[in-house]
Amino acid sequence: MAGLKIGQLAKASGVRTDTVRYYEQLGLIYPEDHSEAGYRLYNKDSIRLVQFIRRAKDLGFKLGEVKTLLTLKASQTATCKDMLENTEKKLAEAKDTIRHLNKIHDALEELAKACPGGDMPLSECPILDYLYPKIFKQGG
Amino acid sequence: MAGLKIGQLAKASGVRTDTVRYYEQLGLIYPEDHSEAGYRLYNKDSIRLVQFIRRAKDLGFKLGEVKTLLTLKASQTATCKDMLENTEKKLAEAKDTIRHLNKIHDALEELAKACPGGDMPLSECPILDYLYPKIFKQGG
DNA sequence: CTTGACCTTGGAGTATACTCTAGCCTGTAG
DNA sequence: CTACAGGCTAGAGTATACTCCAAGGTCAAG
Repeated sequence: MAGLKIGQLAKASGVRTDTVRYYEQLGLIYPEDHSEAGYRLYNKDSIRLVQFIRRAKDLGFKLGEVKTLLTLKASQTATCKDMLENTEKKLAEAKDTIRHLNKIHDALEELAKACPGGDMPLSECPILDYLYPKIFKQGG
Repeated sequence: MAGLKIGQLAKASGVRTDTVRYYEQLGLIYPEDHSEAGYRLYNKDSIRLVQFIRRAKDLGFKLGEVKTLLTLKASQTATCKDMLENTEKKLAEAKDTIRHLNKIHDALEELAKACPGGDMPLSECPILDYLYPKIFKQGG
């Protein structure tokens, strides 16, 4: 059952061998067995496991968080509640980041709209004026 | 005119002294002068300059890109067009990232909605099933 | 027996933006 | 004179997720 060498696992799950070893280093995945020569040997479930990691990562989970998810998965006592909490936390993070990015987006858009472009000198550029506002001295 | 020591500049512009030195290392800002003891001495424009860097960074520009903006600012020939192009490029990036994050958000939300939570066992968890789909063998 | 693909380990490099450390010097207040 | 705050340099550490490298062992084909 433990017939996949690391290169085969990597190919089958769409990552590099280095990445699999890196995941092992982080404690995310281990070979089921080792050959006499010391080669890592994986079973077919390992493919799904690597894909688990990939999918979670694509959902925005960091590898450290993926480890938590894998621990849940392996746990006998974990429930949907645990999984849901992790998901909702990540969802809240996504919302926050989107909010933040939307502000940046709007600010950039406003600046871009305000800027005439063309060969107008930078002294007249509203973008530059935002970044480096003119100072109005009194008197002088 | 060059009367600010690095600590004063840092305090006035809301960053740490380390950060100012780091910006110098990247070629973003230099002291106007040095004291006999080798202390960096800045003028008041340096405060605006650090704030320029901060604002640009807050708009999502990387420090390397901020350097480009500073080069434009210092250029005699740069025009609004140059500034606008940099801004629009960053705006496009923001749009892309938001699109990407929205997909993640929607996927997480869908999973969260589908999950009953509570003490349902993980074998019934749609989130886990998404990450680690069940395999349906034929026959057997 | 040689070639070449694939495997091993440990460690360094990449990118970003700091942040901290060590060891030493300067400047000011008491 | 002595603290003590603050400045200097060079370099290492932090976080994240790889990616690459060197030096060497393994295995199947020809």
